[in-house]
Amino acid sequence: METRPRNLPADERRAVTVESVVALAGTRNPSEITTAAIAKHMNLTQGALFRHFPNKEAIWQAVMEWVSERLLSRIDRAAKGIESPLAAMEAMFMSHIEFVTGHPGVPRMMFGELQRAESTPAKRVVQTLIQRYGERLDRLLERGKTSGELSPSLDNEAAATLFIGTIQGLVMQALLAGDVERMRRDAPRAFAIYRRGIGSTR
Amino acid sequence: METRPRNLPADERRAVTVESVVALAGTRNPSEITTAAIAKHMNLTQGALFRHFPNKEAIWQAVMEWVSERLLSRIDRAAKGIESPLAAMEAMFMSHIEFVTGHPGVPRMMFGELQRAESTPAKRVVQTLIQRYGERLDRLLERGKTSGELSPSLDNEAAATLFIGTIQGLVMQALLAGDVERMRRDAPRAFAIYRRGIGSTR
DNA sequence: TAAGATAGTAATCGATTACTATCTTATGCG
DNA sequence: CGCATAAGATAGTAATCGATTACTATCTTA
Repeated sequence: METRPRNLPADERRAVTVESVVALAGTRNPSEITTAAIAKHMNLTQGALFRHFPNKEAIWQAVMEWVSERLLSRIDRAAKGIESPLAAMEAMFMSHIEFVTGHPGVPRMMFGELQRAESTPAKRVVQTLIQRYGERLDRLLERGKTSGELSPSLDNEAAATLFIGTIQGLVMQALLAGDVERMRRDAPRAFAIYRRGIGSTR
Repeated sequence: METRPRNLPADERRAVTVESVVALAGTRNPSEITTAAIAKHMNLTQGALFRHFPNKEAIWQAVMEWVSERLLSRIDRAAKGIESPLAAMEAMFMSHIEFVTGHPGVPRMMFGELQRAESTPAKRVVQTLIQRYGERLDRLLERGKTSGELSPSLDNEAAATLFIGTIQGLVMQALLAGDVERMRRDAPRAFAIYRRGIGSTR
């Protein structure tokens, strides 16, 4: 919550807007986040938002771009320098969970965006994010096969789907229980089963 | 889509309403399903809906109860009479996917309901559904341990989360691609990895 | 320090929402 | 057949939504 309502440069104001939306999504249904609510959270009038964004859809697009950049750079940083592909995947998994724990509104927004029927700009951003995520997983899975850590007959596409699905499942259970911290506890346990499912028979 | 706008008994009209909502959720975002859209789909005026439901929330509750009954009875039927716990779980998995394929609006509605912050009646129905689902899985997992099909050190809670999460992941990928049929193709491949993750080492 | 550019305010717009009051018609039962 | 009543149509309501407007405050810079 901002306090002083001073004038900000346009790009800073846009950044504050995005952060406000992310924060609001943590406590309420994204479809219920109105421009008035965003403005109030920023100590700004509702109309002023449209000085920086042409319409509400553009706000959502900016938010999803923010999420994409932060999430991808975070999992890249987590996997960086780790020799073992399986260990790298585990590091990605955990850092993803950490990211979501720190920003509980993010999965809410992504689920909300993905279930739109129309192809909005924001939805396309999310689609690109998941595609890039999948590419990173595919590379790791391939490396794991050649290194012998993973089962050589592994179905990469299914394994990538399951990786992301596992995270989604954890998030859903957390949303159900209204307890984000639960994810931190359950994540290693869920990944252990996943790891067993894709690993080579020892 | 109904054609003749004849008068229906109240309970039949309620049933038609529920089916209309399920159908509409297959093509649009649940939060965008207005009472006007529901009425139009039924060839009815908007106000007439409130002869049969006290408010919109009651419609959602009725829809989620419909989903709960149909889904639970379907997975129960699928698992019935199957001796092997693992095979029973696979049958549950596939019948769940079949259910979702036949009613693509269902996961959309459930995601939409679960991410609400407030505890609406409809959300509580979904919570009960997932709880019952989890109990069924837990029983099967226990049976699998004693029968030797499953790893005796298996983490039941994590395994149940992963089971549901796997389905959610498949649904999400399908929503992304806008292709529900894809689930049928990917489901056996995803379950194969899951099965390997929970099965006993042979 | 004058002047243009940028950022924000307050009021209001038309459209849409869930919901309701009143009138009309269909249906089933004695 | 007659008629009570359940079901639906019509025509509203108040509230809220995103977006736009005319105007003002603040910042930057020549």
